[in-house]
Amino acid sequence: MAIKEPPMVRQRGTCCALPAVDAEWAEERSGLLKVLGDPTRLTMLAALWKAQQPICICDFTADLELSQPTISHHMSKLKDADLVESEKDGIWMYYRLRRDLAPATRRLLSQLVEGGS
Amino acid sequence: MAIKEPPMVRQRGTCCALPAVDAEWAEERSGLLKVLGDPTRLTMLAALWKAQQPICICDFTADLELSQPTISHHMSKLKDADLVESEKDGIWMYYRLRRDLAPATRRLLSQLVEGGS
DNA sequence: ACAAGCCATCGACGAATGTCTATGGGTCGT
DNA sequence: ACGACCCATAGACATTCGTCGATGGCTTGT
Repeated sequence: MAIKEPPMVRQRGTCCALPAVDAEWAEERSGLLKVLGDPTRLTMLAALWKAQQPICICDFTADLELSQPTISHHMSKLKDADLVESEKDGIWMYYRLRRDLAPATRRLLSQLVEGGS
Repeated sequence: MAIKEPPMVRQRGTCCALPAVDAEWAEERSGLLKVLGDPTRLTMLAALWKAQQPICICDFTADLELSQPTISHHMSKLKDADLVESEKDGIWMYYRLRRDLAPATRRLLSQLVEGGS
C-alpha cells in the first residue's frame, strides 16, 4: 500500500498518486445519484420502496404538489435510470421498483431509504 | 398495513394513500445525492474514502483533466455538504473525509464506494 | 357515440450547473 | 526581495434542469 504521506518532504511542482477510481464506475454511479438528487424523485422512489407494490401515477399527482406533466417527467427519469418498471391497467399507469435491480443498487437504496439521515 | 391493492375496484377520479415520506428527509438526502451526482465529485470523494488520509488539491488537479479552479469549485461543494474538512499545510491545501460523518451517511458512502455497481 | 378521466409528449422559460480565463492573496526557495 | 508555486474567488458563457400550460391519444362508463 503506502500511497502517500502528507507530512512528507513534499517538493513543489510535483504531485502524488491518488487512489485509483474507475472512471466508468464514477460515470455510471454518479448518473444514478444524479437521478436521485431531486426531492420529488427521491420521494417517489422512497414511496415505491416502502409500498413494495405498484403505485399509480395519479396518486403521485394527487399527493405531491406538482402538475401531472411534471410528475410524469420525473417518473420517466426514474425509468430511464432503470429503477422502475411500468404496467398499464385500463386508464391507469402503475409504476413499481424493478424486480431485477442490481444487488449493489438495491443495497444502496435500502441504506438510503431505511438508513435515516 | 394494507395500504392499497392494485387489482382493486378502483374508481375514476379518486386516489389512494401513498406511503408517507418525510419531506425534510427527502430534502436533506436529495441534497447530499445531488452533490455526489457528478462524476468528478464522486471520483474525488471515492479517492478520499479509499485514501483514508488527507489529499492535496494539487494532486486532484494533476490527476483529473480539469482546470484548477474547477477542481477547487467541486471541492467547495463537497465541503458545503459537510462531507470533507480541510487543513492548510504551507502552500498546500489538504482535504479529507470528515471524521464526524453521521453514521447513516458513512454507511451510505461505504455501500456506494465499496459496493460496486 | 360521446364525454370524462388518465397520461405522455411538446414547446417554452427562468434557474441552476459545470466549465473556463483572469485575477489576487498566501507561502515558500533562492 | 523577488519569483515561483498553490489556491480561492469572480465573472462569463453554454448547457442542463425543473416546471408549467397546451395538446392529443387511450380507455371506459354512460
